[in-house]
Amino acid sequence: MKIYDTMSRSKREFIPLEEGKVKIYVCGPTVYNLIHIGNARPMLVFDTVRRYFIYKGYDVCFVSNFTDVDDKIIQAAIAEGVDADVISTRYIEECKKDMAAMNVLPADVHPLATKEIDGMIDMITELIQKGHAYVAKDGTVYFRTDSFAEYGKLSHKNMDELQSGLRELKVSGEADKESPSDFVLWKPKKDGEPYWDSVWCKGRPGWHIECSVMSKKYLGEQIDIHGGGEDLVFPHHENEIAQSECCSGKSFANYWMHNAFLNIDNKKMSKSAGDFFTVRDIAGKYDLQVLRFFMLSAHYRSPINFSAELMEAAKNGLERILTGVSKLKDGMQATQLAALLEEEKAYMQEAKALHLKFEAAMEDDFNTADAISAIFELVKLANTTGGLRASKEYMTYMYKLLVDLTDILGIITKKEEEKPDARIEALIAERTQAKKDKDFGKADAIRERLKEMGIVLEDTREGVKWKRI
RNA sequence: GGCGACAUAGCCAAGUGGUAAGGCGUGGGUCUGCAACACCCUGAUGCGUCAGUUCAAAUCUGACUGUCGCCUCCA
Repeated sequence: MKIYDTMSRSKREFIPLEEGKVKIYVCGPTVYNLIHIGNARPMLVFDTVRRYFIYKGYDVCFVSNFTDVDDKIIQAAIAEGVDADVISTRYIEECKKDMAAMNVLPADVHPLATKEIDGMIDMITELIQKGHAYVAKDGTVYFRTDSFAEYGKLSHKNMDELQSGLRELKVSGEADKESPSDFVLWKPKKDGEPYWDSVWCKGRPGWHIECSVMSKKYLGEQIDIHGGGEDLVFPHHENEIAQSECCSGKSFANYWMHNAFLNIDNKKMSKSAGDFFTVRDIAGKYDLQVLRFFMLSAHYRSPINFSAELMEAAKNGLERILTGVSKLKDGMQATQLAALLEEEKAYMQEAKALHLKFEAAMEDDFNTADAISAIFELVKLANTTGGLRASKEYMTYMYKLLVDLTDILGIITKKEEEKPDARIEALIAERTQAKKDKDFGKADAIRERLKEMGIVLEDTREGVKWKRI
């Protein structure tokens, strides 16, 4: 399996730290509002990465935090006149609902920054002791970037150039910093803000320290994969490396994975531009499986553009897969042929080749777009070779294969059994009778009526089928 | 200014040296009372432009054009 590593800027063969195990840490959202569709991309990407590792038989430990103390949360709390934890608790719950609706597996651990303050104080203390951090007059603790010779190795930044670029910041504030690139580990509280006691001052942690601490606590000093959006490369992940490696003296993460952005009108989504969608907005119009399928239809390192047209295309494409799997399921239950037919052996070979294509795509830095193409080809194969004249063994094989592969992508194809609805069944029976009587006007009227109820009918050889839209 | 990414049919999108996957959409057809589903057919003599390397380039090299991102909170 090859993974593109931001640090080395190349695809590298994946070798776990410990045989058969994978430790993954993904930076989670700051919970000051409902998550937006941009937040959803890393969630879906890394959930799929995780699912593939599980499929491969790895013992995966997946940790993703919620940042629940932050300026934006405090602002939202002030605006609503409530405590910050009211805001963060609320949006963590909402975020979990969205994740569940996108079929994102809950992390093995979802640590909260506010519950890990002791660990942060310990790490900051250690950094100060080792000369990697210092306390300013007002009690702010800064990381001393000059003390870490490798600072900039992830983002490939030249520190001298960075210095000149940051000159303006130096003038505008934080005058106590030794160097403009030094960053905050601990800062004093302001009135009305949540705070914790420390030997430096009453205050709260900087943003970067939490991930170093939580990663260390739940996964150890060294992890296999650290992931997040590409905007986190600098400074967030660069700073995490500085903090963690200065403490442990060991390499922090072996592979740095970063997803590209989800854009609107080919530009980064921004509130000010007015083009801003929450996952909840999309859920009002589509099953979030569609959003998931849409996101995975492009490679995770490519920017992806969001639009209504593309969502429609994704919806239709996903529908084709779902319909195909559904036909297989019906077929394998209805067919009278048990044993595999001679020609089906060849079809199964084709299916196996497509299974290998799927795996090869995923092995190559999680090329989900290519993997999906293998699924479409499997659906086509099933549609052309399945049906009442195919054997139960063949269709069961195809069904299981498609369910397994789509499950790796987190796409649910096993449709839940609809509860029998007497009213709908009665209308369908009435329409069937009308059709028998050649009263097509009445039959169509009933079909139209059901459509208004959100029920779409399909006349098949095995009888009338219906589904909700 | 520094660093980086991308440019493939109407749209989306794989392919990174051997002669263009897949999907959506369009048009035609088969099936069907009609519709839907499904199936068949339909699509780039060409992969931003111009040079170069090579027996061979969408794929490598250079230049150019265009788009976007990071360098500040940001998924």
